[in-house]
Amino acid sequence: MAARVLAERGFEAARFRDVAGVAGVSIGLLQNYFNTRDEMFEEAFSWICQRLIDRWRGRAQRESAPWEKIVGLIEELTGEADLPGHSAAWLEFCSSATRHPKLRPSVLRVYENWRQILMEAVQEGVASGAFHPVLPSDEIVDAIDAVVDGLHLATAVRLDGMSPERFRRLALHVAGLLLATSDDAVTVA
Amino acid sequence: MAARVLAERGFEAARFRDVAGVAGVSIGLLQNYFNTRDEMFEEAFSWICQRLIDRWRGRAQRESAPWEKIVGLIEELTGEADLPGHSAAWLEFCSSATRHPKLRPSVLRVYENWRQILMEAVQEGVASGAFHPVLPSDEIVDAIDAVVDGLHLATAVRLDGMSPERFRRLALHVAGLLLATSDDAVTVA
Amino acid sequence: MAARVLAERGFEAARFRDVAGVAGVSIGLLQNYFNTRDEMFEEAFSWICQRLIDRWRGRAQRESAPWEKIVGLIEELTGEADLPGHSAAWLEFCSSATRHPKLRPSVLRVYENWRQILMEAVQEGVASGAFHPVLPSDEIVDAIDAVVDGLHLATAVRLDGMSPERFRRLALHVAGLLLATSDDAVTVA
Amino acid sequence: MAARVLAERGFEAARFRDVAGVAGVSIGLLQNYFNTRDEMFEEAFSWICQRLIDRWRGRAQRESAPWEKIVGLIEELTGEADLPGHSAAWLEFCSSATRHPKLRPSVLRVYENWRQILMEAVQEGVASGAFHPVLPSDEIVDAIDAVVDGLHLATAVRLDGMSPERFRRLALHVAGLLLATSDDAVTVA
DNA sequence: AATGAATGAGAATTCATTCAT
DNA sequence: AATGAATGAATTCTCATTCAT
Repeated sequence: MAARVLAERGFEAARFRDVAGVAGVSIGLLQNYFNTRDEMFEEAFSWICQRLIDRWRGRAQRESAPWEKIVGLIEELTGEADLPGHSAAWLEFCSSATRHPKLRPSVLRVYENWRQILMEAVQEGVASGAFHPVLPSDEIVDAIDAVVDGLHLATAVRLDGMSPERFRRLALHVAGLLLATSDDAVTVA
Repeated sequence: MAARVLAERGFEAARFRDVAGVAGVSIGLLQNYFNTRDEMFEEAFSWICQRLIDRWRGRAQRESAPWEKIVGLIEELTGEADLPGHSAAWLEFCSSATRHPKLRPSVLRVYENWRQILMEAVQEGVASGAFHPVLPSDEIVDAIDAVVDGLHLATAVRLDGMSPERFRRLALHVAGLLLATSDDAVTVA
Repeated sequence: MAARVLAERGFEAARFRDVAGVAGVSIGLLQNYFNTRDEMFEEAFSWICQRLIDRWRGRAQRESAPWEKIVGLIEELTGEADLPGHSAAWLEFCSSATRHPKLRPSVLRVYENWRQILMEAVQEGVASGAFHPVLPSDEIVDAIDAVVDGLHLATAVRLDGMSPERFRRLALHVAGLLLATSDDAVTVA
Repeated sequence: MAARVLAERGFEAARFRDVAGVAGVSIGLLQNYFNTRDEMFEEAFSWICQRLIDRWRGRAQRESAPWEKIVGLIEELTGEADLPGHSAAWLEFCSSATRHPKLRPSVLRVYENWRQILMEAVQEGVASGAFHPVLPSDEIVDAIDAVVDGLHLATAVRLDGMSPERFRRLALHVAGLLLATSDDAVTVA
């Protein structure tokens, strides 16, 4: 699968040959489907991004209460089997999108959706009185988003002491502070 | 300068030719200094990382009070002339370090130093009674670190609405929450 | 053919370009078959060596009497259309094998087979009473082998006066002395 | 010393850098003495060849009787500390001379001198009645020469069982047969 | 639909060589 | 006399891409 190779080798280094090897088909065949190398990896890129979105959407729908939605999303992230690999792939994606205009829309779409899901939870919580944030909702979302991405980064480079468990705890702690949830909620998290 | 090309094109895509072009010398000359392409970019990588460290160290020393130290560091970051470019480069570095074992030590060294500087400020503030954090210091540091890295990431992909100003405000707000500084301090920030 | 270039230019100096030129194909094509330059010439090397072996085996089988077998082999060698070129190639092969461990097995295989063919003839002749050597058979074989190789060397450097005819006469004379064949046989040779 | 590098790496593969490294000087210095790479190794080549000649001349003069002269020469050869290396170098020299016209005169001069020394011994022996060869002297010389070169070749490729001792024995045996020396002489050898 | 032969562009790398000091 | 900076030519090698089957 092109997606797998993309995540493992990065956009620049991924080659037709790798995908052909992994998929057990000839290079020529890949070129019948996707005309050029770039097209192929751009599609794979886009496909992966869409899958991420779908996963979060699904998870968010399964939770009802606002804070549980947030907890659920974080757990969805940190529950990933190979978290360091996943983090590295996300990192690589953002990095590639920086340099390849074609890839940027996909990454932005991921961001957009992720923040929208978060935004819904935040606004719901504020409306229900569960959250009492100081900042406006969009900044809350940005801040939660930032801390999650930053923890991904720390995980990707395998920073000493970083673990899925610590990832989860820190992300939820910061989210709790930003949203000023009741102490209980934070402690439970 | 190899460093400039490295930051602009990324580790995988950076070529001898680029550096030779920018520096106005022949490719052969570069190969007299650095034996191989990889060696060259590894050195450039390491050099850039060290410069980052030196800059922060310098800035931290110029501030005396703990909270001012933190504010100073954030301003040092966000005051960067080309912040998106800088953020993208840091992103690219972490991403590269993920796949190239040779690069990892340099990135880890940056992390280590950055966190040590932050840690000193935090511990100082706790000792002086300026900060009243809930979490242990190392987790505070990790969390501040994460939010800063995450904002770098958002800046790198040029997320809609992100700006150096917003970067600064959000980073300081989260730091303030984590450290439970007096409301004044947070507001001032 | 890679083999031709190899014989003409020597292992060190033979280049992809040469082979591509002679074969009338692109360099890239050669690199599809043989992954690296070295691999290509190692294969060509091995192929040539095997061909030598096959030729001698074939010739030896066509002769029945021991002395005729030896004469036949020498004639097979000296009958070569371009003897100096052939000698130079063999010289180059041995020389290359000295420095490139990968090539050594091929050369040793040639030696082994050549000596085995010779050995059979010698032992047959001893058994039938045609030969009365002073030395043990393996030394006889070594000595005949040496004189043949030495004449190859003289031929390769185009020593003044050396010719296929002289090669043949001297080789057979020494072989006759070593095997103490009847004077007739030697004279006939 | 250029000569050492030449013997070790061969004419094609020998580089300025190697010599500079061994001699502990800069590449530039070598180029002040010898203008070009080829010139340098051609000179080294020639120098080595001359040294070989001088050595044999010296040895031949120290022996008086014809057969002892021949024995002395063979022992001079086989007494070489690193015989395989020496043989490989000689092989390489002949091989190089085959392809590089500039080198050929040096090699031919070695041959010429070696054969002349041998020729003197043979003619002396014939005159004194010590030798009774069947072949004319020049063929005797050629044949002895060939067997010695052939044994060099076998030594260079490190043929199984080949040793300086065996080299010496076989060379002297064949020489004895060709010259039809008294049995005593041969046995003594 | 699928394969593999064949090509050519782009990059790294190795070296001899030139030149200023 | 000696060095090292700097260059350019020649080569290998990696890939995407094209094409015939």
